[in-house]
Amino acid sequence: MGIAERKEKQKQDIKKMILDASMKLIIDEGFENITMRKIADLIEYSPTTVYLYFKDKDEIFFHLHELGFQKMLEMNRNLPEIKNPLMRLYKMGENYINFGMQNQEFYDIMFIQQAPMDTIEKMAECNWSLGDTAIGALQNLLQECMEKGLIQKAPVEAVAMAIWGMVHGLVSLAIRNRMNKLVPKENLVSTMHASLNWLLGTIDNSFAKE
Amino acid sequence: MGIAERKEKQKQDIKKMILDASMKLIIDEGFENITMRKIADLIEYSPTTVYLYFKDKDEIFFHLHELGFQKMLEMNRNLPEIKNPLMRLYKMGENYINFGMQNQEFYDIMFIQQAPMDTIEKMAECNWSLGDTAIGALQNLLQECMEKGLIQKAPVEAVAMAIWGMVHGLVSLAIRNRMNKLVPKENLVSTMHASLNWLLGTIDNSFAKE
DNA sequence: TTGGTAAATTAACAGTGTTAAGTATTTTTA
DNA sequence: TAAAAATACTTAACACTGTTAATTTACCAA
Repeated sequence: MGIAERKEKQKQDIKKMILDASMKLIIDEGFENITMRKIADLIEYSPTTVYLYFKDKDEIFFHLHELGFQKMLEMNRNLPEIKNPLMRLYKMGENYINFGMQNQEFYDIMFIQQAPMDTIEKMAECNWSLGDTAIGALQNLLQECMEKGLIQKAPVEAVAMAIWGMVHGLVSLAIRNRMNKLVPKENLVSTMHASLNWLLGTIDNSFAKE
Repeated sequence: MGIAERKEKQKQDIKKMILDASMKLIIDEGFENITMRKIADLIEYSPTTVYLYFKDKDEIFFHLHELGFQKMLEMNRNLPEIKNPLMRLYKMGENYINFGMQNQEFYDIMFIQQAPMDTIEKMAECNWSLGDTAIGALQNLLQECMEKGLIQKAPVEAVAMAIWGMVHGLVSLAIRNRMNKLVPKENLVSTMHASLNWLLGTIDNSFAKE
């Protein structure tokens, strides 16, 4: 059935066109200004055609949220080559902050916007696997650090939540303009790194405790 | 000018009616489902009348964001009676988490939504004074704790940002449904408290360091 | 060539925030 | 008290939004 295959491929191509157009719009104008009609305009189809490939606007956001996680994984490709788990932990946090600040619109969809979660809830197996595996990776890394005595022993889940909470908190406050006066724009990223380093420093056993 | 005064009072009364109606709608239906027409319906005026009292929808959100801070201050009324600054710090963090989880729609407007910040930017003296004084209070408290040797000495700004970042991160992840699978709903608040306590515990000098 | 299917479009609905123009109502002035 | 002016409010409309139903166009098998 070569013909059916080709048709399927065409279908996937158009889906990709729609997502590419949405991605471009998000980067250029922010997700708040994305409309189905603008997406359709960009791919030179009528607005309703988009609905033949995606159930609704939220489903497009869901796929963009997936693409965001892909981008994030790419940024973390430099992690495995760091042999020291503690150093890897530091780098992981830095990467997270950098990704968020360099891809604010993507970060917004991945961790702030409601839209993708609404779609997940409608799905058959409704779990946020992408997010859960990400936090799982952090937990494993913490576990490794504890086992090797590099950081203080503590409940892994609580520490992971604390770290994730902190980096997410900083990035999301910045993205949503709650740090405009508090920290000058050009110092934002370095200040966040400082806060993260401070936190990790307090549990880092390589610092002498008094 | 008793008459001008009365007119002014009437004007303020209607403004209050509009804000009360918006507040009710936000609590009942969430801010995503608030519309100018629904607000107008609730106060039994025509939709355009609302615009005679508020410049636009964002300005209403801005005032709701102010009311949110008021609510938050009320929740913190129990702080001054705690004489030990370190205990006050613990309680302040707990209050923050409790406020956010108990007033999710308000928290959203105060710390997540873009709308009130957009209004602030259009204002004459465009600074987020409410947020900045709140973080200022945290900084002062940390300063006091450090001076009295209750917590480890460190740059106040960085520590304040780390703490605020963490509690905000946890609350906002929960509100925006990123913790649905990770933590059972009924354990959310206690888990957050645990994370906060863990963080404060690491800088708390009253814990013996090995 | 015909019939049927898939793909895309047009038209429309019900809703949104917001503005301009017009109508009551109230207050001020003569 | 009557006319004029200012205030308060509403109606109608604009330019959008996401989305659906009905219709047309394009393609492929018999």
